[in-house]
This record gives sequence, C-alpha cells and structure tokens, in this order.
Amino acid sequence: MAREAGVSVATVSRVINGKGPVREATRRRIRRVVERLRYAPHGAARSLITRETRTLGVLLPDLFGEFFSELIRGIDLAARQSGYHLLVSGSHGDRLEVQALLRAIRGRVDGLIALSPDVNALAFEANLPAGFPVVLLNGGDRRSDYGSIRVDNYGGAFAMTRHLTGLGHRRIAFVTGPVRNPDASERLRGYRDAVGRHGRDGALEIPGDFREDAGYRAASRLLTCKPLPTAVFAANDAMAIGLLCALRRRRVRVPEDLALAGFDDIPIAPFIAPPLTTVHVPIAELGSRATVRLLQALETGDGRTGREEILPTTLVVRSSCGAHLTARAGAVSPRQEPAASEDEPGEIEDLEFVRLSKG
Amino acid sequence: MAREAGVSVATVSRVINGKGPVREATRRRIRRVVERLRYAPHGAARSLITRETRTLGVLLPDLFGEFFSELIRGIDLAARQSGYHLLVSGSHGDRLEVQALLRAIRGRVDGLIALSPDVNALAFEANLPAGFPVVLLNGGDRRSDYGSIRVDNYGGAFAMTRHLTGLGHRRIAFVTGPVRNPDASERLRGYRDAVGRHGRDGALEIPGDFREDAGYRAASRLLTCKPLPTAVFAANDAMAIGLLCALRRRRVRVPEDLALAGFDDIPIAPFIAPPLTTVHVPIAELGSRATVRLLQALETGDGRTGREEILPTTLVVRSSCGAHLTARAGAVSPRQEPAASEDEPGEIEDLEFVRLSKG
DNA sequence: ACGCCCAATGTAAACGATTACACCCGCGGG
DNA sequence: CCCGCGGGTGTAATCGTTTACATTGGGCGT
Repeated sequence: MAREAGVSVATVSRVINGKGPVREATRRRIRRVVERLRYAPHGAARSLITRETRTLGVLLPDLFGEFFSELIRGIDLAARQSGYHLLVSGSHGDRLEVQALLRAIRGRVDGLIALSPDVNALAFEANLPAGFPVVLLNGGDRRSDYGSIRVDNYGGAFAMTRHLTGLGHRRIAFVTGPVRNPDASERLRGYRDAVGRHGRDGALEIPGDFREDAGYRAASRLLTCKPLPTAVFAANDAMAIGLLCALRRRRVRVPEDLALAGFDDIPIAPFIAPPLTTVHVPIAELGSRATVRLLQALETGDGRTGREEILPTTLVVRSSCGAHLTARAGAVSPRQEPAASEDEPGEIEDLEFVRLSKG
Repeated sequence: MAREAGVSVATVSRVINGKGPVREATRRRIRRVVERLRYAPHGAARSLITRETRTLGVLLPDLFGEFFSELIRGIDLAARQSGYHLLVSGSHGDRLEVQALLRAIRGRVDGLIALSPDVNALAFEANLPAGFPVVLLNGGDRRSDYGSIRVDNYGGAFAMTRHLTGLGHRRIAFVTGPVRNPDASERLRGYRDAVGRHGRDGALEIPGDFREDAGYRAASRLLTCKPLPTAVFAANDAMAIGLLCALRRRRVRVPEDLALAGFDDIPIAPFIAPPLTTVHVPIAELGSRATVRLLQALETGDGRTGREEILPTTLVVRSSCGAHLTARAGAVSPRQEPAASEDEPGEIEDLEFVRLSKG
C-alpha cells in the first residue's frame, strides 16, 4: 500500500497495530496516507500469518422464527463486544452438508457455536481438527468432549405441568417437538413425569415439530380426544401460537374453555392475545454465554471449552392458562375484571413469576 | 500436509480443486490421505492468492424480531445454494462503528448486502474500496451508485389505507415507524396521500419505532383522540401486535370496536388472534433477490450491482380489519359465523388477496 | 572522544495455498 | 532414429501481512 508513502511495510504494520516503536511524526504521516487511500489491512493475509480470524462460526438448524433471531442476537452482541465477527450458517439437513461445512471453515473461524439437534455430536469431532474450540447448544446430548450449554428443559416442563395440575387440570394434552430433538424429548419427559403414571395417556401426546403449522394442525387432533382435555401444553411458543389460532377459529375460548401454555417465552409471547403463559428460556443469554465461553477458551489457548452448563428456566404465568380466573374465583382478588390501568406490558399479565432452578 | 503422502503440493491442489491433469492412481492415493488426515485447505491462504473468499457480508440494524430472521433466512438460502458463506453483523449504531466494520471486512468478504436505515449510503462509498460490490436494502435512499432493492412501501400503505376507507372508516390513526427511516416515511406518505387532505389530522399520527412496545404504548395515545378513530394502521406488524395486546387489555374489541392493520406480513401474522390484516412484503425474497443480484455482479467481475429494483407488496385481508364483518352485513355471505372447517391457516382468513403492483 | 544502548526503521522469512512454467518421459510420425 | 507433443508432475513465484532480526544513528556515560 502506502509503500509510496515513504516508509516500509513493517512500519506501516506497526502503526496500524499500534505496537513497536514509531516516531510520532512518522506515525502521523502514515495515518494521513492511510486515510487518504482508505487503506485497510487485508483480512486473509493477516489471519494467514496471525493464525486467527477474529471470527466465530455459528451453525444453526433453520433460521425460522423468533427463537433463532434472539439467539443470534445474543451471540452477536457478545461477539461484537469482543471484536469478533460471525460466520452464520443455517439448515444443515444431511450429514454430508455438515461435513462440507465443517471442512470449509478451516482457516475462516477461530471457534464454533453449534446448535444442531439432528446431527450427532460425534460428527463434529470427526470433521474438525483435534482441539478445535466448540461450544455445543445441543440440548441433552452429552456424548462428546465439547463444552456445552443447555437449558433446563426438563425442569421447566415439569413445573409448567405441575402448575396446570395445581390449577385443577386433570387432562392435559402435550404437543411434542420433533422426534429425536433432545430439547423436545426433555420437555416431553418433564411433562410425563409431572402428570405421573396415572395421568399418563398416549392419546394426549400430539406430535409436532416446533413450527406454527404443527400447532395449528394439532388442534384437530386435540378436539377428537374422547373426554376433552382441559389444558394443552405446547412444547414451544410457536406451536402454542398456531394452536391458539386454530382454537379461536373453532370458537374454543382460551383460557375459559381450554387452558394453553407454551415454552421458550419468545419476545412476542406477552403480546399475543391472550398473553401466553410459558416457560421462560433465556434465549439471548444462551447465545451470549456460549460466546463468552468460547472466547474464554480462545484466550487461554487450549481448545477446552469446559464443562456442561445448564441455564435455569422460569415459569411465566400470564393469562392463557387461566390462572387469573382461578385466582379471581378464590379469595385473592374480589374484583371481576382487573382494571386496565398500566401501560407496561408485563406488569399486569405476569401474575406469578416463579424461579425454578438456579444456574 | 500430505507432502508425506508422496507427492507435491501442486498435485494435491490439483486433485482438491479437480483441475489440471492427474493420473487416476495418484488421485485416489491423495484422496485417501486427505480422508485419513481429515485435511481441509486453509481458507485464508486460499483466499489470499485466489482473491475471493466465497463469503458475503450482511449488515443489519438490529437482529430483533421476525422480520430480520426472515430476511437472513432468504439471504442464507440463496447464498448457500451458490456455495457462499455469510458474515453477519447487527446493530451499527453510530457512524464510527460502521466505518470500523466496513474497513474490517476487506479481504474477508467478496460483496456486501446492507440494510442500514440510519446510516447514509454515502458512508459506504467513503469507506469501501472503489468498485466494491454492494447491494443496498435501504428503502428509498437513492443517493448512491450502488444497486438497491426496495419494497413498494408507498403503494402498500396507500392500498391498505384505501382498503380501510373502503370499509367505511373515516378516522384512521397511523402508528409511524422511526423518524428518518426511509421505509417508515414512505409508509407514512402512502397513508397520508390515501386519507387525502380532508381526512388529514396530525393528532392521528402516533409516533412509533417499529418495536412491539411502541405499539403497546401507542394505544393510550390512540384512546385519547377526541372523536375516537375507528381504525388503526400500524407501520409494521410488530407494533400492530403490541397495539392489539394493549387494546385487549383495555377491553377494546378488534375488529368490532376498532379495526387494526399492520405491515410486513411476518410469518406469525396469520396466527395471532384475530389474524392480522396486513401488507405482505416478500421478506425472504427481498433477501434472496439481493443475494442473487450480488452474486451476479461477482460473476461478471465488475462491481456494478445494477439498477434499483422495487418489489411489489400485496394487501392481505384477514380478520383484524373487520372486512369479514362488513361482508357479512352485505350480500356476500349470509351465514352468521363462517364454519370452522379447514385445517389450513390462510384458506379461511385470507378473504381477499389483492395484487397491488407488479415487479 | 569512544563505545554502548536504545529508539526507529528496514530486510526478509514465514503463513499455506494456487498456478505459470519447466521438466520428464513415452509415443507416433516423418 | 529423431523430433515434437502432450500428459503427468515438480519448482518456485505469488498473494499481503506480521515479526524476528539486522541496521542505523544519536545521546549519554565515562
């Protein structure tokens, strides 16, 4: 570049990186030329010699919905704060695509954050150089040496189910997530354990796939159950929303005729009508924690991303489960209709906010 | 690497890239070693000499909400299809951050897709090497040489407003987007032109910022209007959802007491209750078109990303605007309640689907 | 006045690929 | 039999940095 600016490449490099002694006058002169020429160091060349890219890879299953935008947001925030960039890739369906991806990233990223429910963790070890820093967000799958961060799916589902039984519900349907998705199966397990052996009824478990449509379709299945369930618990909020839409279409009132609960507490959850009772998952924090952990491993130099970490989930009771109706019937609140006075969402509808487990 | 595999680097390179003559036996031998060593070419080294990274930069304002996840999804799909990766970065608040980002990408990406409503397009030209391929998604801002793709914000807002007046509404409030956001101001302009000089009333324009909260808060402003408006048109769906939540809290029925419309048609729009009447924006397509255009420019070699392109918007009438009520009152549909028969969302609620403008 | 040392700078060797070019060899045509 | 040609392979230059090391020159201690 500004070799024509009078000095050698070495000096330019020194002022750009701010290390090594450079006379003040020279520094200024070089800076001026840099500005004039809009010079910026070539990333590839730099990382070739430096052996670091200041970029993190992010592997996600599919970029659908608010869950993933929140997750990416959390990752992006933490990464940018530390001056790292993000190489994002979605939808790794088959194992070959993952393999191609993993190989392609050599020399392009310093570490990897991966959430890939349907790809075996071993596929990572098999295609990444040994000691490559990885943080896994694959719920439940612990068959690997990589550090991982998970969410207390089991506890959340268990608590939600118990909350519903506590409200008097005896027939609680559950709309599952995709089969062989670890998060989904943990949630299912929590639900099953909470309803207990007696309350168990296979017909009440309706298959889903975490997408709105699945929730929508689940409604028909739901309404054919012999004694109608009095509550539905969807394995995530997207499906709960789909369900809600279908129920409304069929003139089933929520929560009066049927209580509804979701899982994830995506940002719109408090804004839908009725505000959704759900299990709060610290989605953005999940992303930023993963990033921080990865960054730490990069700093210390060894690829050890450390232990398994489980983030707590929290029960968030809003209106869709009918808890306020029950409360109203009891002695807690004598007035028929709570006055609509507050402007802040979250102040009224969060009737209850129970911490379940601690990180 | 497999220099110990018996051959020279050149030959290895030839088999990896599949170009240049290599004896079949040699090829097989090298492939075996590659597999055994899990060798993958070093990205930085490769792009240093090749002068291409097979990576696209994506600059977005903030990763909030479904709009951006849809956009990224569209971009990712098109990019991955052509074997490109994505370097994503969100939230470029101040001009210095953008500058730093733009400089940092030299030698890391081959082209750039940018959606940055609050950063002047000139800031790009000022910090990027001349001729660097860029596609701008900045609605409305045409002061630059870069190719751009926009959405027919004006037409969509105009049509929606006219739809509402056609339904008999005379006092239509509008919740605006952020000031100096080009998309937002075009929508506002469409609204204003459609209500016409007589229907114009500054008090009916409530400031917002595209976030749910803003919509939520807009409700109080809305309900203080002297003669109450009979319809609200939010400049995007997120605010419409916030608004809906607040209205429900205040026992204002939508659409019976107040008609509601949004803009964007984000994926949940059909699933909220009542299903949201909105202006459909082909969000994912916006992303993939931008990607395709950028990729074309890369292929042809010159940085010319071509002309300005405007994607059409479409009016999607669901229930939140009350069009079905009006229709029922008229001669169109004699039955009181439409039977809830279909399982497919989108078949019942999309009573009308009017194409506005063609691409 | 002589070294010495250190600040300021330049020189050149990496980094790990791609690729133009040289080389070798076997074969077919003249 | 010799020449040329072309397939298969190796050699080395190249990309644009960083950085260890060499070089220079001036100030200062003795």
